[in-house]
Amino acid sequence: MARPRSFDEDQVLDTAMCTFWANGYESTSTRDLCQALGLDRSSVYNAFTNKRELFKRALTRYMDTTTADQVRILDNHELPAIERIRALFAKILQTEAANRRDGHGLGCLTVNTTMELAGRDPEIGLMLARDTERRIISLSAAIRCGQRDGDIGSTRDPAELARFVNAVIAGMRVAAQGGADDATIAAIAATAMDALA
Amino acid sequence: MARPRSFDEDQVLDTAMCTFWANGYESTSTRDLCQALGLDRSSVYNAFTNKRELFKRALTRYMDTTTADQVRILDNHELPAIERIRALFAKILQTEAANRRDGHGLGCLTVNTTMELAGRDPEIGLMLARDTERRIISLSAAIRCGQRDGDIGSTRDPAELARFVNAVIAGMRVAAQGGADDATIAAIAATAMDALA
DNA sequence: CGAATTCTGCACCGATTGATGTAAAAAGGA
DNA sequence: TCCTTTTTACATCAATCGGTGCAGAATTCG
Repeated sequence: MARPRSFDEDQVLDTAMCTFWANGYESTSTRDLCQALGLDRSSVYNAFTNKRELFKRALTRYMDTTTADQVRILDNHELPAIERIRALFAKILQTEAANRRDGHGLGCLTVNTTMELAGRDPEIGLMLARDTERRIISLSAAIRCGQRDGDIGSTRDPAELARFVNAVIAGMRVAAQGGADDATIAAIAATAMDALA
Repeated sequence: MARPRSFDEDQVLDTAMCTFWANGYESTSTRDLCQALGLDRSSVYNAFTNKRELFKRALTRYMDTTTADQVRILDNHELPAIERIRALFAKILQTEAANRRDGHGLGCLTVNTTMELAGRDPEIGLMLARDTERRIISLSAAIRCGQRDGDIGSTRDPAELARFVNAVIAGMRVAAQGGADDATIAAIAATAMDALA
């Protein structure tokens, strides 16, 4: 009944996500974006309304995939809780190593966006807060599990420990963007595990 | 012999520092800056060459004052090393609490700049790396001290522990910008101390 | 009081920003 | 095949960006 789209929406969102991830929101122009996407601006505006809406879609996609990945690791009851958390750190290390460009990591889109926009854009701030909460819940559950089974010795409140692990992960992202190498970031994770045992 | 300046250079640098701190480098326009400074653009360009040079001066000023503060705490040999690190965390908490605006912290200019520019501006990346190294050295020394005196039980390499503490601090900044309250951030710091004892 | 020199205020520059309008192109339904 | 509908390509918009040029104001030195 009408002319069909020449692009796949999910594929466009993936590319947009990577572009925003690498360059940030403000310093990614819609022209840069369209060049990366191989699309005309009118097509993008027609499909995604405006830059901010497109970013929110890309951010949502990032959180849906990445956080789901992390939650899957944390909810795997076949492993002792402490091993699940170790696996979570390993996952962070692995993606951070894979995304390194000229000695600097890309960090994580949610952390990057928290720094750039959370204080200035309440709606995006809320999206990020919800995503953090989702990860905290999963982390807390795993930690409570580990405390019960004895493989996590710390008697601190599971939610506090979860916030700690989350903060360390953010710190690892910052270190990666500052140019820290794999071994350094791995050592940060290993040391953080000491606080749980 | 010539018309004198109508402003104090250090005072201007302080205001510029705060403006960049609150809004980031890219999204602080030279016009915003000049309004905050109460100066005309030509005066600023005349005194500081261009926006990037002004930012570098402001960043240097921030690092000189803030890092010096932290180093002073860490080098105070009248306290046991573990207490010095506790005092360092307390200092972070205090400034983070003081700088909160509508529920979001300002974080730290060096962390913010690392996220925004370190990967894209090698010279600024180097300035940040040097500042980090300076803090790591002071941290390492204090930690080595604590290991010798027995108040730090962890047998990990002091440099590794220093990087860990540094990463946790960065994580606390991120949490603050994400809207975490004082108690949450304090708990992160307290948990990090567990990894040292 | 001039002369020399620097700083300030204002206008202006080209480039780039996010966003829109318009007309042709591409498909399906009758 | 023609009509309807959506997408596409291209031009263009006002606003803002960092940066500059220039004339006048303000100061010290002679």
